[in-house]
Amino acid sequence: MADAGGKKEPEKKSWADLEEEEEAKAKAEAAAESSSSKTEPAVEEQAKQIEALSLAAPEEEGGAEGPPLLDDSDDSQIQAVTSGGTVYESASTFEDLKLSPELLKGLHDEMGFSRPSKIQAITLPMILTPPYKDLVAQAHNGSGKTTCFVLGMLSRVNPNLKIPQAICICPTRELAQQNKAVLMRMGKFTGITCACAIPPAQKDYVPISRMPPITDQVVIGTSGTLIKWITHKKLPTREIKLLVFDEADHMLAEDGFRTDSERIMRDIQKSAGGCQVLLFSATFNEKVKDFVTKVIRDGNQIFVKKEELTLEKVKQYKVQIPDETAKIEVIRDKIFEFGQKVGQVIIFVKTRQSTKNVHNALMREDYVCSTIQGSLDQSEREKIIQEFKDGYTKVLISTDVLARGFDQAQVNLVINYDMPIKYGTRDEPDYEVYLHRIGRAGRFGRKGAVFNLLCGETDNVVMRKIEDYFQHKVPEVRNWKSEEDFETALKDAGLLE
DNA sequence: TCCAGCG
Repeated sequence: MADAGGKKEPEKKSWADLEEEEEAKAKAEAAAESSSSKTEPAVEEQAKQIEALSLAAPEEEGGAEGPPLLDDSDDSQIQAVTSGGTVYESASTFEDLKLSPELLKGLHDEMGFSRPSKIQAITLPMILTPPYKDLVAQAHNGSGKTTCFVLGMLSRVNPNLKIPQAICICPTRELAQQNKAVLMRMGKFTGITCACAIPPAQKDYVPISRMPPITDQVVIGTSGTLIKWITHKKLPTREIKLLVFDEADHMLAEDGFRTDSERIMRDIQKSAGGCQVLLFSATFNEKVKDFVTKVIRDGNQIFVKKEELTLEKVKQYKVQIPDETAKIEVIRDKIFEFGQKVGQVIIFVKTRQSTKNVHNALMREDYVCSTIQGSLDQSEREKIIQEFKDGYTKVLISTDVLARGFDQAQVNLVINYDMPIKYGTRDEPDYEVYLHRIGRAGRFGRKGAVFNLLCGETDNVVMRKIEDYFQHKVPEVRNWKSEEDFETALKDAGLLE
């Protein structure tokens, strides 16, 4: 599945076969520990590091102490493995990437980007340099992953060809729409068009047979609709040269979208003979990473240590709450009072039903907030997102439908009304979901705060495990009834005065 | 006991 653009065509393996293959001896050809100022990339240093990373060739395969890391004073560590003999030079400017003038204009004038962020500087040359190798890239929440693959899609498709050439698969409709919006802005001057493959609102429904074939160069969507379009020959895949998985760990997880993802891979494999695959996420747990590195064996890899993954600018807190009704009280008296003053708030709950329960409890108190979850009609989902993005609503109650990728700069407060638990377990945290949820605050290095509402011993067990996993002690708000305690916490987080 | 994703 690698090497769509390469001349050599090694063993043709289907995506599905790879899963069953025995342990890949992933040879760490190089690795680097590189600097990270999350907002300002130390690009010159990266240039050297990328070079070193392609030259160094340790023989052992991630042995006892793992691949060697380059020396760096900064606190963040990124581990990169390059494949084959390609030497990549980190891009200190967008101009270095030989992008079209139209695309550069979009980046500078429309997006207001002056230079690549760190993850962009490293991955963009890997994405854009032939032979086009697969890439799995992990980077912090809010670090600019979307730009990486959107830029990749925009620069690899031919605007004069009226047929899909790049597909991006997302776990939720909101994310697909958001990514499309970014692509349209960035590609404003390129003439490239994009279709969003998500189910229509009730009122817009037309039978698939009456739908015209897609002629846009890029298609971004959710797995079900993409499969439907492909199956009904409305989305030709023979010219697809780039396949992007956003939130890739979830798209490839067994209890996520793996089956759908494999299906789409196979369809493209059959008609286009494979293509370049890009996998992006802030999280890759060991199990998924293991699967992914077997699949993307011949590609480039960038991973971040889990201890380095929590955002420093986002302060996490835990609050002991005596019972469920007290949770409502906390939200009413503390979160509403302070929260909406400092910005926007997302309250995460476990089930669709609990979004309604929490909403009703707060409605009775005459507080305005809105609710989103997957069983709402598409038009309702869009309306609620729009109102929130416009800043019309300040507080949004949500299931994990918004846990990943949702990008709203004004969100600087996240409430875990329910702690994220792995499905089928009682007290096993879903570490990835936790990290994604808190990443909704503090977009692009902004300040933010998270309150974990803990009720009972199980919640505390879960919280402790999360602290251990990320090696990060979460301070406690002493008294849930104390206005001062919350005020202090928000001040410490830099959100108040 | 899910959360997403498919009429």
